Amino acid sequence: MKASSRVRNLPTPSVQRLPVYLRFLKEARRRGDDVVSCTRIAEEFGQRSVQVRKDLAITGVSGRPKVGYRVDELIEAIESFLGWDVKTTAFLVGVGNLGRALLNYEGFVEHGLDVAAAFDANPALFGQEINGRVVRPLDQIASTAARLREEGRIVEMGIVTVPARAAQPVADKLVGIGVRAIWNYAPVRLDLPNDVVYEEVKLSASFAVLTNRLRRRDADE
Amino acid sequence: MKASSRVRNLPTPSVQRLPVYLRFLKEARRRGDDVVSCTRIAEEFGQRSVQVRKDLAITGVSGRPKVGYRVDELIEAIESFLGWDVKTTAFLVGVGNLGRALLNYEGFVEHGLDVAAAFDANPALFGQEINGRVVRPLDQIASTAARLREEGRIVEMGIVTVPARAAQPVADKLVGIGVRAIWNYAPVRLDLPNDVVYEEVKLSASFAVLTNRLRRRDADE
DNA sequence: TAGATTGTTAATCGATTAACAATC
DNA sequence: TAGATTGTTAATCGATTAACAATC
Repeated sequence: MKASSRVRNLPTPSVQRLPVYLRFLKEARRRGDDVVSCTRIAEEFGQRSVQVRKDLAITGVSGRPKVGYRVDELIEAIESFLGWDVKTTAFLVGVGNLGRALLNYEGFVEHGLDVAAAFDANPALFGQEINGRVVRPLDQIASTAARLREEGRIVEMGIVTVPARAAQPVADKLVGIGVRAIWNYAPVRLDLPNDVVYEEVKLSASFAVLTNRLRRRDADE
Repeated sequence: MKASSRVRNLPTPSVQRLPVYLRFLKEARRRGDDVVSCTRIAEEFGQRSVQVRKDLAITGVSGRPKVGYRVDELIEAIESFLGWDVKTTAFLVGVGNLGRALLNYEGFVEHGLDVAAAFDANPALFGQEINGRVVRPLDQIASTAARLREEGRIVEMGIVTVPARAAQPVADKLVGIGVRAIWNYAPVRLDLPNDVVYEEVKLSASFAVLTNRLRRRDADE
């Protein structure tokens, strides 16, 4: 159990369920609840309580038998585990409808996400302001990052909301300014250095599951 | 092996990967390729060829040893398996930025999705046209569905892009007009009858995985 | 105390991968 | 034919669930 380089193997499904619990816990806090049991959480989401307990365990919190978990402690533990308690500065590239939707979504603030600037290739959009952010030309990515760096703000994440064709070159540019994470909404797999963490939002995967089930249900009748 | 009610247990991860292959296969067809091997597909996406073979097998196609799979046959098999070869008529509710993004996304046509109408609660949007669809008041869901039904168009799917609070009542309305599938973008789990298929797009799950990995990487250095 | 709840070990289930025979 | 590739069975891996002891 080395001090630093110990890479625990975290079950991805557990990490993915944490935001759901977090949302519920914040509601509970608003209602004034002090403690909550995993039985209660499980019930809310139609899961087994063991699963909730295992999921929560990865954050390091512990509850008290017979009592449950302290709501505020749990919220803090999940936020810290997910890195949502610290600000993450990001650039968003691609100000189409999807990019615009993300820029306008206020919920990300709760997750520590700070989209510092937005970029696009279309000159018609340059200078346009969206939710407080001015759209800049693509080729100002590096200079804007440099300017922010002088203010002590490091751009750690790139959000890619351009069409499939443009995604790889855009990602390369973002990697060029030193981002350490890419969140990709374009329907292509991006080739990135190993030390850049990568997540892809696969809308068509979700749609595929939905339509496949719908058609199989049809066939069953 | 009963004729109809045989519910095969399909691995969801396999279903989710099919759209990725489909996209690649369509590119291959555009290039004029006649056949493709799963070795080639696996290489493209950094997977094992066995996995690709297993994934393709669920669609029912078979390839030929030494040769590979016929590209057009494979495309047809995947599309049919996913139900993307038939038109699915849908209503979209919630014309915020996200709803707008989906209405403007042309790619869905390739998946057989036909968004027949869009609805919102905000009167300021009524009558506004988005990519050929007029925004209607929420309370016209039932009457619009009835009108379409007279034309022989059955609304089978509801796409929910309203804020979390509004999602459940909207879903209930959609279920009320007889949709058999709900595609939910709101960050809440919807309670639905068992015979309605349900898929949720969990952006925060994806974001959670990304930021958690980013922070753990930081900690490792 | 009795009962509810946590934390953990063992069993089960499902998906991925390895191994290999069949085949064009 | 030899080599590449498919299709399938068996082994492995990882996540979920069951079982139960510990505890407030």
